[in-house]
Amino acid sequence: MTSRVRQRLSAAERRDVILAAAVRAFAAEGYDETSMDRIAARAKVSKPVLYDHFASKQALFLAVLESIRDALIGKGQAIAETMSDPKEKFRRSVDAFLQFVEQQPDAARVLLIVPRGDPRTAQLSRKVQAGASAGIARLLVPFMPDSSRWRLHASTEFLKEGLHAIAEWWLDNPGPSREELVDLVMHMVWTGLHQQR
Amino acid sequence: MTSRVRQRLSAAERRDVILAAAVRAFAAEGYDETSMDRIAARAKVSKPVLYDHFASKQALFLAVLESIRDALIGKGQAIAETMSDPKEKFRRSVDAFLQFVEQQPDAARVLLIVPRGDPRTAQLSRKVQAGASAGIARLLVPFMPDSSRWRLHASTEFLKEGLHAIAEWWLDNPGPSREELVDLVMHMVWTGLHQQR
DNA sequence: TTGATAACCTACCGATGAGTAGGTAATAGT
DNA sequence: ACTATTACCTACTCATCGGTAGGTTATCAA
Repeated sequence: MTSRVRQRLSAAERRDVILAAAVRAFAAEGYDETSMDRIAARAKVSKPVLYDHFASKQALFLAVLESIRDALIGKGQAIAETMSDPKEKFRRSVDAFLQFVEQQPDAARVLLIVPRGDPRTAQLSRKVQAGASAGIARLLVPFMPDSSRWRLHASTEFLKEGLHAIAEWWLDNPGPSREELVDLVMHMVWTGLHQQR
Repeated sequence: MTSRVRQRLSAAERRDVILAAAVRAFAAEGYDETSMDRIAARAKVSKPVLYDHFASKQALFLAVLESIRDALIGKGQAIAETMSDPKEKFRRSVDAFLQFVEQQPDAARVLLIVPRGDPRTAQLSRKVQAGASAGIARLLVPFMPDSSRWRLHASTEFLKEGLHAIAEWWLDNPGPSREELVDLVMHMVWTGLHQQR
């Protein structure tokens, strides 16, 4: 039987606590700057407990990244399947991304992190980013049907990092509403600067 | 008198050698990932020599950043003073930035680096980035005369990071010419996606 | 109640990196 | 030639961090 006050969590519960702590820590400090000691402190356990659940810092980050990525591609696919008008699909995708930023700011920050120190982790993160790029490129293709390959790639990078910048800016300046931001992005990307105001 | 073969450089010469090595090292590895030992090795001196010329790693990075920034703002001001048409001024600025990337790729990579580890260095880098943002915002103002303050800021961040992404992409994919890239950027930013092709 | 399992801990290891102590020897002015 | 300067070096210190060894005790099944 369980004693009156539970003193130890089950493995699954502890794992979730650690994952949540890791998301917050990575979001606040970045990958390389977050030490396992700090994650352990946030999760209120000692360091070896982390290693009971995750083989390495890299594996822990992988688990965090994967949970975030899965949440995002779920959203993306729903939109891809429902909408047909390319412009509207584009707008809805921007909106979905900002909705994600709004609802899970820590997860969003982790997604925007670019680890540079550990090469394997950097590669891992690039892989997730590449998935995002592919998604954006698919959104973009209808608008540049017979552009050369490099034009599509360069435009995709431009858009992706531009959106990332908007997201980061929003996280630090939460004034405007999501709708206002979506309108701004659509005006910049769709209409362009040529039209005064 | 100097002996037949100079065996030791003067302080100024050595300083320049170190600075050049530091630019290459920071460009290749980033700030946090570049050790003073590696910079010393690239400059073919031992580590304490670095500290004869620069008080700390941070001070060395500062010197590198400042030289780069000065080179850039020189270019920027020349354009600001010569051109008057806002659109043409915009185009010329994009071209100047890409010219900088083309001519000094290592310096450009250092400029695009965002150090996250050392807080003082991160702040320093942000200050330089803020200067770039201010310049971009000035270019943008004529096109959004009575937009709210936050719209200008968000658009500036979007553009700045978009351009950074284009630059990084170009450094890794040097296929297209500078003119082609400028045209692409102008088409995206000025015309927008609404116009097919 | 008792034994097995496993959640959890303290205290360490080895590597790496910023920065320094304390010297040696090439150079420049006299 | 003699001396002061200084460019330059080897060999450290100290802190941090990823990861581990080895033990302790709560929990659960029998």
